[in-house]
Amino acid sequence: MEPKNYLRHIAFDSVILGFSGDKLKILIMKYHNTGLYALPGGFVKMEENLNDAVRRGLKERTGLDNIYLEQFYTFGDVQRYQPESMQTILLANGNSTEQYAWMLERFISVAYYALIDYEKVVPQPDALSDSCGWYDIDNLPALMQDHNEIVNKALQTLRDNIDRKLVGFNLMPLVFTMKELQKVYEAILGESIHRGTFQRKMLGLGILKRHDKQYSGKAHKAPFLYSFEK
Amino acid sequence: MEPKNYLRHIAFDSVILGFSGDKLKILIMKYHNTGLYALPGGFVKMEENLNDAVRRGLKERTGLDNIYLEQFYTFGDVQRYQPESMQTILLANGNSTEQYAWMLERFISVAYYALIDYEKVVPQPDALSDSCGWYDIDNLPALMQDHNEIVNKALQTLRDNIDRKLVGFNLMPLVFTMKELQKVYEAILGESIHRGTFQRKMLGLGILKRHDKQYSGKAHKAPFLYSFEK
DNA sequence: TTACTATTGTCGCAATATGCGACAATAATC
DNA sequence: GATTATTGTCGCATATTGCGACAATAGTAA
Repeated sequence: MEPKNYLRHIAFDSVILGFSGDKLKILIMKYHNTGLYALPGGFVKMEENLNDAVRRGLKERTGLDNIYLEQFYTFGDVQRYQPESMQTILLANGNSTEQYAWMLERFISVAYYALIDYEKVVPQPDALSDSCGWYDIDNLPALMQDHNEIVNKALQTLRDNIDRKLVGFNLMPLVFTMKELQKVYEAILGESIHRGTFQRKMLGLGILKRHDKQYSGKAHKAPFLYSFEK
Repeated sequence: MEPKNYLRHIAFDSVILGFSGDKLKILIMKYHNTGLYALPGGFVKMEENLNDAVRRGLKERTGLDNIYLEQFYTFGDVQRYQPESMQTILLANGNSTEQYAWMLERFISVAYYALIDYEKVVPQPDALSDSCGWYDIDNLPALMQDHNEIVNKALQTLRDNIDRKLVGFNLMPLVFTMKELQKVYEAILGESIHRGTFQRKMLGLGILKRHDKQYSGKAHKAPFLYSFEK
């Protein structure tokens, strides 16, 4: 975290979404001894591509690796600048605010979102944070700075893009039932979808491969399992 | 242009689109005595919102004021960093590279696009530039740094958003014929549209107000004039 | 075995949207 | 009054979408 290694005034924040049960979850970090909640974020090194910085920083802070990230907006209002919270974090971790004065300056933040398979991930908090966990998207704590606004904009962008980008691809396990896929779409869109219509549309896309049936032991017809083609 | 007044490492670039005849035009600046072409861009002041900086900077550099700007991507690759071209510009304008050393550092650039009424605008070049003029979108000169890539991404985003955002609103004069509106859509999408289908769709949106006919003096039926509601 | 339940795969129909050609209306000219 | 170019609109064929219905089926209960 040497000051000279990072570009001043530039940060990134990431909205990491996963799916569990019927709900969208989001990855939130909590800082040691501060009660402050925040999106996983970080800084850009002097000789590092912005997109690479996000991948690196996210791995350092959460242990997440090799995920699909989509840039969606850059937040640059002056009101973002709240050195108090950053100072609180630094002090709570025993860092002198002199050495890290650059972190107390105003930042413009490039925001990314990602969709990952909730089951496959055990996020690991880094040294600055005492937890790194999943929260219900509709039951978030108050987050630092403008992070709640960033989350809302990420969700809006995701909904707008759901038909154009292959949303489920990253969020789903290797194989899944049509009903599971539908629940993901419903969670993202925040509305229910007619079962027949959804099935017809998904099959019509030609991107699903049908496998054997999944016998759940329940007293009803067993659903097929699917995976994404290629 | 005092160094201390601006955030280091952060810039913006703008893709200003207008329409003339059958073609999309884009506003390009040419720097004095350098042969360098570039998008109108600028920097962000210490105590200034990013979006405000873009409006201010665009006015300073081109004379354009009060236009609809949409942020679409932030470019942060290391290869963007080409201090040679910036140095060329500074020297050609008689500035010492020492005083402006901060401008030779690496920049991350937040890009915006805008649609404006070509007829209503007479762009004015600023002190650094000897021209500020319209170029055909499909016949651009080679631009500085990654500015050609920025233009392409702006066009792609514009096409993706053409049905969701009220594209024509800013690009059209106060009143216009259906054929004129169609030409704008065709220029943006880069493909021709069936006349009847387009008319039906536009009228179906319920956002056009029909006025008197426009008599051109030509030997055929006169078209209605329209304006956008509200 | 047989009835029953919950869920799945699929279909049909209505409503809506889209691509494309055709036809009548019309402003100016010959 | 005929001709020409262009416009407003419509009809039809073809997708797309919302919604209900029906048969199939895996297990449970009688």
